[in-house]
Amino acid sequence: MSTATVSRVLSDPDKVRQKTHDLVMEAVRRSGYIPNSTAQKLRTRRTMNVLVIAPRLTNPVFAEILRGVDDELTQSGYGIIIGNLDNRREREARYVDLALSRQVDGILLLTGYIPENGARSMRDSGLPIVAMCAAIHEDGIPNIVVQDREAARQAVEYLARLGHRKFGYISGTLGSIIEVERFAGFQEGIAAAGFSQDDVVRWEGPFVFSTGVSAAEAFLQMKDRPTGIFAACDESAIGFIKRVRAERIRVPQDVSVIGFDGIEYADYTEPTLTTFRQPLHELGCVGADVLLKLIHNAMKPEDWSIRLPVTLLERETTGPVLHKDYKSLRRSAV
Amino acid sequence: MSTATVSRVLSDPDKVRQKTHDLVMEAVRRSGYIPNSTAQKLRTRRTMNVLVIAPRLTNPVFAEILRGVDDELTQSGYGIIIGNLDNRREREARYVDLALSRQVDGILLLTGYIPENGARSMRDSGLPIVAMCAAIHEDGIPNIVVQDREAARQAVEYLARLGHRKFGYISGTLGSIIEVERFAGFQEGIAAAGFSQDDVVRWEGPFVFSTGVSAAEAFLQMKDRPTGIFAACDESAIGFIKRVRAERIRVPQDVSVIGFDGIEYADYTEPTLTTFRQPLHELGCVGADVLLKLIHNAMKPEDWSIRLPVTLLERETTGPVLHKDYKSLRRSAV
DNA sequence: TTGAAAGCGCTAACAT
DNA sequence: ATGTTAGCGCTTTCAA
Repeated sequence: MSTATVSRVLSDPDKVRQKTHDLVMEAVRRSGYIPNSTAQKLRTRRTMNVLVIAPRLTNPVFAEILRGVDDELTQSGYGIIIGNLDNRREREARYVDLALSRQVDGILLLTGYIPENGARSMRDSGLPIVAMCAAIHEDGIPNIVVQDREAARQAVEYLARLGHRKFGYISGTLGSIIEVERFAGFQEGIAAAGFSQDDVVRWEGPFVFSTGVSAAEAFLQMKDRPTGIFAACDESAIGFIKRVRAERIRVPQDVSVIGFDGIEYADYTEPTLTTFRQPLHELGCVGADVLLKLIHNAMKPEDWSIRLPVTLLERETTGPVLHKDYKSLRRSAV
Repeated sequence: MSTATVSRVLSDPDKVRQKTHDLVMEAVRRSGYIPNSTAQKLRTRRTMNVLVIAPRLTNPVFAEILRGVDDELTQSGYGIIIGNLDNRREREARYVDLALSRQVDGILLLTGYIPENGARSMRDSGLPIVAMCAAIHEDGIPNIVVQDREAARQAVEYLARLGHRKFGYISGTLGSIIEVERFAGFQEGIAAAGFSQDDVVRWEGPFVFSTGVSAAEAFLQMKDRPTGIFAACDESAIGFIKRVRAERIRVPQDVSVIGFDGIEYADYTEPTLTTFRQPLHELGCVGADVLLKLIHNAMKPEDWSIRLPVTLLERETTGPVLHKDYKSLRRSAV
């Protein structure tokens, strides 16, 4: 019995006689033989691993996307090598090298940009790349994202319909494509509802709780405060609400807040957070699926870029404006 | 110039002449050569990868530990292959095979048990294993855990000192070693403070928000309710508080709650959660460090098992008991 | 249907 | 200090 026959039995059982097959399988079972995957990788030039680069792991948004990715990849026998940047760009270098040294068959990027190491970029690896969550506008890179812009626009519409006339925007990480999209949508909404830049306040900071806290502190200093706030992520919305309520500002009576993401916490805040739910698990599945197709050259052009819808969850942090001058007159939501 | 020389320049520069070194490096730079890591792995029999098995990724506790692991491993040039069980034990099999086929040099287990695939266990791989977060009592497996039992015991003491006389315990995942330890500590505390099983109520469920919600619903049905609650994790503490407050139960005036973990979100609840902060990042670093030592046979016996301390964060969900009969008489905390 | 043999790209022992 | 050579364990022609 040659090693070649064993190999055939294990990889393509139809190529051998039934009897040989049984003999080999019995021996395999008894000896507990498991092929050395490194040797397989070297020989076949496929690693059966995918690299996933995430800006941060402690953000539940990424964790949830990763679940989807994992479900899809595991099903196809692929493994995940996780590249956690932990919000530090200097960590990219290591993963660029990892791609360049062909330790993976494909790359999923949650970053919104292509990681680089000095002069070399992940693109130089020639490996298939799919951008998820945050778009990368380059040839040959499919984007699997949600309708950030549309949702942000819808947030303003929703607040305007509730009677709000002055708006606040709590940003995400500056320069991030997601932030850019959401702010653009917010501005479109402002314009569409007939408001101007005078009716808008913007507070900046990364996608974390404390950004909402700082925004709240700036908010509290204002004399003529906005009453409708859109936060580019749930965490900063939660930070904002927590901070203003500590100063006896009522939500939503004094200020309405809409978040973005639909993380699980957002359903356990007081009041529960009105927000847009992203289909995070699906995002992960679809992204992984597209990458696998790319790896197997089975990509249909119409699948290239996908924009998944988000859902507005109307909960307790938004409500009609109570005008100060006529406190008794509560405008009904149109 | 032979391939062997190039190999030496790249792996052990001191073994070649300075001039040769420079020549090779120049050529490497110009050609953009990067060694094929799979071939290196096959030849050296080291994969430079570590497998981390986590019960679930969306739990911020695991995400935080993973950060520590990542920091430590990255520094030593090791990569992480993530094995997310997503709370489904049938997913273990794949990772057992991965270990058996030697795709990694070592294994970090956050599970509290050794994953199995039918008759075969990860131990059969012969790879070094370190248990983190949840202990595994087997020869040759170092445990890096926190003082679960001591903390739970301390929680009861703390509540008793505040005047509480009837206690509630919200469990974690049944059968989990962490849950067992925390409940044991809780019971020790009850006994040490001179209380009996009649003074204790226990509600069961996994380590998730909704366990706290169900516990709250059972709590609300009771006539003689406990006033001091210890939850085996922050998420269920938060779920509990959210649910009882919806029924106008005041925290901490009517019921005090202590959590466990110290997740970031626990600082953004209303009121902010009293809880034990686990040194999660450190747990990850230490666990990874011990594993690396095991891999390099550099383990000193005294480092084998480590129990890190937790810190009680006294925040707003705990307070002195207000006895119903003498509502005006507020006992001071001793 | 099976076996023999080449070779994936690298490193390490040995030879020079 | 460098080159030659023999594998690491597998898969895949090619030949039988």
